[in-house]
Parts: sequence; C-alpha cells; structure tokens
Amino acid sequence: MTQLRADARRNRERILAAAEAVFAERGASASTEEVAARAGVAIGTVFRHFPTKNDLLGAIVKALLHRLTEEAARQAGAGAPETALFSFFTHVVEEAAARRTVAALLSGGGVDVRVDKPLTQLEEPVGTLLRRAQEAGAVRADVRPDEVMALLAAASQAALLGGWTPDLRDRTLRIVFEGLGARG
Amino acid sequence: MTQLRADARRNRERILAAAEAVFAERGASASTEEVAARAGVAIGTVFRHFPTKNDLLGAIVKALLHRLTEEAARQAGAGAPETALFSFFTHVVEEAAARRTVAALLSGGGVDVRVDKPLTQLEEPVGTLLRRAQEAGAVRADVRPDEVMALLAAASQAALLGGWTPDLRDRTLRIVFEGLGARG
Amino acid sequence: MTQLRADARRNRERILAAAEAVFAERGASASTEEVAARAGVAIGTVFRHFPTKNDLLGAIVKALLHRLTEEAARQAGAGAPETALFSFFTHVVEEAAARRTVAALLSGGGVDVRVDKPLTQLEEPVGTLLRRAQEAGAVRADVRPDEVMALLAAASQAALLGGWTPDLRDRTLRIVFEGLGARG
Amino acid sequence: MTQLRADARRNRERILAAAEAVFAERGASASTEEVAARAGVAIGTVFRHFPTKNDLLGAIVKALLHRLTEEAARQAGAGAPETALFSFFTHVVEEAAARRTVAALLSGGGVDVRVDKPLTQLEEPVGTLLRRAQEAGAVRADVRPDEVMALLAAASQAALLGGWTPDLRDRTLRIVFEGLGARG
DNA sequence: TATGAATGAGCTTTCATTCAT
DNA sequence: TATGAATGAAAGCTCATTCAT
Repeated sequence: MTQLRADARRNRERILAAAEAVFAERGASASTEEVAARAGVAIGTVFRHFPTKNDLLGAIVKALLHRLTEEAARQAGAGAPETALFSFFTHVVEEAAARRTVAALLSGGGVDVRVDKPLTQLEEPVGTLLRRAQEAGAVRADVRPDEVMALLAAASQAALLGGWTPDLRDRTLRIVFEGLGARG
Repeated sequence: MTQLRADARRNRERILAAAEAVFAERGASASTEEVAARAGVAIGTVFRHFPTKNDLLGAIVKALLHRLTEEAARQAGAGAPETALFSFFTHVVEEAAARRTVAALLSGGGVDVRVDKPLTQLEEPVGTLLRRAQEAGAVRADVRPDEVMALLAAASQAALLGGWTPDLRDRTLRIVFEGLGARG
Repeated sequence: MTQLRADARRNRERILAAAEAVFAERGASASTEEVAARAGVAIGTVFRHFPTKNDLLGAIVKALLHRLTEEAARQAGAGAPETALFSFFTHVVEEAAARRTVAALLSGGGVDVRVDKPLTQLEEPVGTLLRRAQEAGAVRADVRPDEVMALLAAASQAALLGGWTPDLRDRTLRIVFEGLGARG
Repeated sequence: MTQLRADARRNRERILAAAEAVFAERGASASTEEVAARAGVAIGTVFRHFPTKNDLLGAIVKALLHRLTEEAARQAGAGAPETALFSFFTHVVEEAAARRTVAALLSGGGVDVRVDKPLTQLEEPVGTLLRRAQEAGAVRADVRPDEVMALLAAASQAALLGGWTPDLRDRTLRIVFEGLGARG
C-alpha cells in the first residue's frame, strides 16, 4: 500500500470517525452524504477513500475488531486469569452499548459486511482468555470458544435494548458469568 | 370495521406471509414491491392493506408477538413449573433462528416499529413463567423479569450468528439456564 | 337515453352534487374517491355513472352551463333591458365566488373539459341581453358579445382572489360596467 | 450561498426555462419527469435544484413576479403618467396570453405556491402607477389599488380564453380602461 | 345495479455512485 | 487530491380505472 499523503490520511481518519458516529446514531441505513457532512468533507472524498458504502462499513468493523482484539490481548497479558475473560466480556458489552456497530459486527452484520469472517479473528484471543480461565478453575472445563462467542454476540445485542442500564447490565452479566462459572 | 370480503382477507394473509418470508430473508430493507410479487398481488394491493411499509412491518411484529405470547401462556398453563420457562426460552430462540423478525422485535425493532411497547406485552407472561420457576426452586430467587427479557433478546440475536447449529444452541442455552438455575 | 331506475337517478344526482362540492373546495385535482365518499356511494358507482373522471367534470360544467343559460334567459325575459345584462353579470360573478367551477368553466377548463364549446352555448343568451341593453342605450353600441364573454370570464376569475369581498366586488364591477356604459 | 458552479447555474436556468414551458403547455399538473426531459437533464438534477415540485413551481412564480415588478418600476420611471398604468396592464395581459403561469399567479396559485403573498409585492408598484395616473387625471380618483389588482387578475385570466386574439384583447382592455378613465 | 378490492402506470423523492471541474 | 453537481435506478406511495362478488 502506497504511503498516503498526510492530509489524505487525516481525511481518511476523519471520515472513519464520522461514519462510526453517524452509523452508531442512525444505524447502517444512514446516508453516506451525512457521513461526509459530519466529517466536513465533500461526498466525493468519502468515495475516494472508500469506493463503496460497504467498504466504509467494512472499515469500521475492521477497526472495531482491531480494538477488541487488542483489548483481548491486553487482558490476556495483564489480567488475572480468573477474571480476564469476564473483564473482556464486560468491556465488549460496554462498547456495544455505546456503539451500535459492535452488536452489528458480532451478530454477523445485518448489512453485507463480510470482513473475511471477522469473528474468526476475534475467536483466537477469546479462546486464549477462555483457556486460561478454565486452567484457573474459574470457568467450567466443558465450555467451548464458540459458546463464548455466541454469548458475547448475545449480550452485545441485549445492550441495545430499551431499558438497558448499568444495573440491568450487571445483573444480566452476572447470570451469564454464573452459568459459565466452574462452581456457582 | 366491517367483515372483510373473503378474497380480501385471503390477500391480506398472503401478503403478511410473503412479507414475513421476504423480510426474514432480506431484512427489513427489502422492498415492498418484492413482497407484492411474492404474494402474487399488485403493489397497490399491498398498500391498500398496509398504507405504509411500517404498517406492514408492524403487522408482522404484532402477529409474531401474538404467537409468542400465546406460547408463553400455553407453557404457563400446561408445562411443569420447573421447566416451562426454559421451554419457552428455547422456543423463542428456535423461532428466532428461523425468522430474523424475532430478533428484530426483541432487540427493539431497528425500524420504527413501535407496536406500543411490544416487549411490555410479552413481559407479563414471561414474568408469570419466571415466578412459577422460582416458586418451584428451579430459578434463583433474585432474578428479575427484565434480566430474563434481556437474556431472551440476547439469545435470539445469537441465533442469527454464522455457525449457529442445534448443538451450539444447546450448549449456549445450557450456560444461560445454568446461570439462572437455583443451584448451579 | 333509456329511462334510469329511480334509485339510479337519485345516485347520479347525489354524485353530481358531491362532485360539485368537492371540486369547488379542492379544485379539479381532488380524487374521485373523495367524491364517492362525500356522495355516500362506492367508487364503482361513480364510474358506472361517469365512465371517466373527465366525464364527471364535464357533467358538472354542463349542469352549471344549463343553470347559467336559464338565468340569462330569465333575465332576458323578465328584467329591465337597461339592467338585465348587469344583473346577469353580477349573478355569474357571485356564483363564481361560491363555486370555483364557474371560473374553471369560463376560463376554458384548465382540465381538459371540452363540453363542445360550452361558451358558445352561453354566448347566445348573453348576446341577447347585450343587444337589449344596447337598444336601451345602457351599453355602447360598438361592444360585441365576445368582449362581454371575456369580461365575464375575467370577473369570475377575479372572484377567486384572496381578498375578494362584496365591497371589492362592487367596486370592481362598477369599473367594468362603467366601461361598458353608453355614457360614463 | 456560495456562487454556483458555472454548469450548475446553466442547468438551473435550463430547468427553470423547461419548467416554465412545460407548465405553460400542460398546466401545473405536468410531471417533473417531463420537465427534466425537456431540460435535457436527469430527474435527480431537477430535484437537486428544487427539492420539491412545489419549490419548482414557486421558483417560476418568483421569477415571473420579479419580471413583472421590474416592468412596473420601468413604466413608473419612464412612461408618461397618463399611460404608464395602461401600458403595464397591457404588458401583463400579453404575458398572460403567452404563459399560463401569469394567470395562475395572479389568481392565487391553484397549487400551493405561497411566495409570501406574491401579489402584495406587486401591489406596491401598481399602486404607484395608479397614483400617478390619477394625479395626471387619467384615472378616476376613487379607484383603489385592490380594484386594479383584481382587474389585472381578471384580464390575465381572460387571456387564456379560447378565442383570444389581439383584436379581442384590445377591445376588452379598452372597456376596462374606459371604466377606469377619469372621463368616459 | 351497487360494491369495494385489485390493478398498475406514474409520480415524487432518495441516495449510492460517477465524473467534470 | 478534493469538490460537489449530475446521474439514474429504485423506493414508497397515489389514484383513475377495472372487475369479481
């Protein structure tokens, strides 16, 4: 990939940020024009950077995925094995509550965002977190990564619910964690 | 409202069925025209029955809600208190796997489908199921209806995931049920 | 023309009256459905009597024309020669103020209402009124029927103006009558 | 508002001209699609410039009003006081004969074209013309601006009549002018 | 004959995408 | 490279007209 000119990269990032905000607020059916306006660029500039609306959606998902993967790695490296998975879980749900995109990503897209199996990418670090939690006896031995991924997607979606509050989040996650827990 | 003419009612139902199918396949952004085609009627007929696309979406959601509420009541009446809630839970998730609409409904709509707080309607029978399960000692006493609703929405969404299989569903739900369980 | 059944004729007249009212209020672009509703019949009945929307418009115009022609004849027979033309003139403008249709008719239709030169029909009795007024010395000798018709159409249109009041009508017509007048 | 790009302004004007022509021929119910075709642009371009069909109609009326107001001012500045009002009057009627829009404007619109009381704008320069004519003794002292406006609207409408010819126009206007005249 | 549901062409409007400036 | 005007394919919706009941 050629090195972008400094102003071009700056634009790219502003567009991405604007898109994230707009799609978070209005859903993926928001218009590209609105993204351009929010980014303070002309519509043509958006399409120069992202030839298709789907490319734009895809880039958002990819960026998000990158952040989540990093966070998972961070927890895997730094957190206590017994709690790292739960911390990551909570982190994802919090993000989802803030940005609709998280839920969209985890639920497979809704829109036709196929970033080459985005979830597969995330599944690896999650698997690591899971293994450690199991080794530490914090999670039942028979739980498999795909169940955790499913629960992750599920909880993210719940975060979009009408009456979602920090309190409801805590109580709901407690049930999930309890279900995952080695004992009870 | 006068009794609809026989052919009118027939059409109304065909349109509703077609819409359910089309929106399940293509999501709520599918075109009304396609619904008409699938139902084998002209576009004007769709609009005579449902003056707005949103009315059509709303009617689907309402019908679905009706089915779910009935099912909840059936379980409350017939099922064993210890398992009725879980059975209903599983039923909802199965429906969700078959029809994208279930997840859409439970997650608040996406589209502007405000069937007078659809979830509130469902919350009542679910609350009954929950209370009985708790009285039978099958579910922890401190679980509240809103958590169950959140988990319901969550699990329905998970059912839309890529690799969702009956096996994955069973394992995922087992975790949730375990988390809800009185013991653990 | 076959004799209509009593109820059929009753319907025909109710539709005509409703149409006159609706088109007067909403203009000729009002929907046929609204006419049917106002008449208290189904849409099919309207089309049975008037196969085309234009036929309906035409029938209204024809009825109106009939009324105006009768009024002209009445004035020609009963009124004083010096004032009969002016009385008729005022009468037409008053009708126009009440029913938009009059103006539409006199201005040629706007819509494609070609009732075989409707104005020609009216021109004859107007011509009579004019001739008598001229013979009585109330109108200049060089005025011709087509000018009177034009002024009639013109004044009818003015009656649709925003600030049209009886006072404004009187002052405006006075100018026209003055202009027509033998002396001044 | 930024200066429009050259091609954009060119298009805007072509659209306006096309619209004027199309609506003049077919009336205000002509389709926007036809306007686009006549202007040689795509339908989207029309709606970029005039977001609504009504905006398009409004723009035409506004342009026309501008022209008429200018003409009135020109007559007020340049013409002989005794004839300026009559010249303007004739000018308006001539325009009306050429463009159906004039009559539509003067008669209040028909469509929902509310260019902030368009007639009020025109009433001022007309009032000036009237006052001068009265001061010059060419028009009776008791004539008021609203009557002149009404006659203007009236005569414009008459210009749309079937058999309207320059000859008929002259004879009709002569009657109106005679009616307005100081003497007779 | 009356009914009113069905038809379907056509309308206004939106928006992802292209391309001249 | 950025701009934003132009494109044109839908989309949702309306309504004169037809036709089964």
